[in-house]
Amino acid sequence: MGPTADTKRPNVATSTRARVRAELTEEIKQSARRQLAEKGAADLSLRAVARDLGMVSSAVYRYFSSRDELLTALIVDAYDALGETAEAADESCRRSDVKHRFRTVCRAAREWALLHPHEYGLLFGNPVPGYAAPTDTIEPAARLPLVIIRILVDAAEAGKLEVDDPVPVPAKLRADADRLRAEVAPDLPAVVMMRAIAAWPSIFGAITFELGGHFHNVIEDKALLFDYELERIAASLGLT
Amino acid sequence: MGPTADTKRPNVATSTRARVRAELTEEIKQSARRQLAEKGAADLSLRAVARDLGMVSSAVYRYFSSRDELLTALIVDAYDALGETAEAADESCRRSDVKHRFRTVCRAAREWALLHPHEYGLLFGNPVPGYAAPTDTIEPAARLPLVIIRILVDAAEAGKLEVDDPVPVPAKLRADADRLRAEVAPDLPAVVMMRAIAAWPSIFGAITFELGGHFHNVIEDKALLFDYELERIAASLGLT
DNA sequence: TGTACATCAGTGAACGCGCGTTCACTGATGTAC
DNA sequence: TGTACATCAGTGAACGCGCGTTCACTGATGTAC
Repeated sequence: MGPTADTKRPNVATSTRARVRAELTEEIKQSARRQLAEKGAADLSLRAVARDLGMVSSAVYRYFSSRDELLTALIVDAYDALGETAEAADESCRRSDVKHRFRTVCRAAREWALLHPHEYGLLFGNPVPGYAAPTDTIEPAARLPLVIIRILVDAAEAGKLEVDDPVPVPAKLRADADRLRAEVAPDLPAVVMMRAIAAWPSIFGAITFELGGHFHNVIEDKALLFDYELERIAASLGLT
Repeated sequence: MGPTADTKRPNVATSTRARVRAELTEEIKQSARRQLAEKGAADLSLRAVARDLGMVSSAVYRYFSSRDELLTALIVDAYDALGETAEAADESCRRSDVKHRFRTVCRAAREWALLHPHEYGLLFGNPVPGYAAPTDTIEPAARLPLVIIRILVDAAEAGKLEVDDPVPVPAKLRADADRLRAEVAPDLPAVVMMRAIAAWPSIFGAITFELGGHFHNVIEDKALLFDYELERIAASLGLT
């Protein structure tokens, strides 16, 4: 497909195999995701995945050296999918309309969770017994929070962020918030960073509660409740 | 132990067996709880419980007719334990100090969760695959929320509740809130009921996030963060 | 372009394991007269 | 108080199942000369 094809021939050859490998790796993860959707993380089984793909169970070990490795890949993918959803939602908004961006991003996160409840559960539900998350998950896990922080940064720059706050921040907490701020959003006022950290679990609590059915027979229109909660959270963040 | 002993003799006899039965039922649940603490709900096994108690696995079926029935019993117990903890915490406070009561109750809930993470996960984490919660859980599940609502009622009566609120409540939500209010706290202003419903997931989100380790390497002093979140939630509830 | 060798993908059988649940049974504990 | 019967608790073996992981192997695909 170009003048460099000649020198790439060995690579092309390698990547034929590599491409097939990548495709099958993807198929395995897809099948695992399907299984996840039906039975939950604890019941995810390599043998069932292999069966689903018409291969022998030991063949899966060419692609993932253990069940935990497959689980980790699913977690990373799920964080990435959620992060990408949030990023896309944010990019669909007018940059200056910060409150709308906040709403849109959070709603997108909720919708992703409703579409993929077991993947969401993998990320934010109970830790899977016997499974310890490796450090590879840190970066993809940060994508969604970073979107929200970017919104707050833009809001702060545009003067659309209430900075006064009656709730005092203990020095020890402020130090942690500052450390995070330095890495991620040095321009954000410290109080706002702290508020964001505090609001974070609220957003997920709202989603988790809905998925867990805790408002079953209490609130009929869950989407409406979520929006209401969002308004309150936005207010607590000082977004105007 | 009294003049009625005579007429009760048959009951006493019955209840000898019944008492032994109750004790063993309790031992089974305790062992199951121990197992829960080590391996999580999905790995809870009747056989392991039986082994732990030195009985044969089929014997457990005299006490619980299936694994799900045992799980349900554990869930009910966990809700009750959490509810009782919250009630006790509330009762330890001066009734008029509503904000302190709110703090104390929420902290007690957090502490219970830290002491019994897997039982907490049973209640507020991922739904256990293949398990459907029966209606027996509704009443015990309501204990903790009722404590908080009682605090709000007392606060409203004492004029310690900010009632103004810039966030509008959609009519459809208000209707749901009113229905719940009628059952549970007819004296509470509708807006406050609505706020309480919205704050509810925030409280559990804060606990769940901590248990899930999501602030690992971000916030050092989790208890301090929790308190800070509580202050914000109290403020959003209008508790002064 | 053609051959010799190395790498990789997938097979099939096996290992040892634990699970929930059922069933026919033996004894022990309680009940009725 | 003493006996005959019914209820209950716990046993032990068995059912059929699925799991993760290992291993020696056959072919196919790629690499180097």
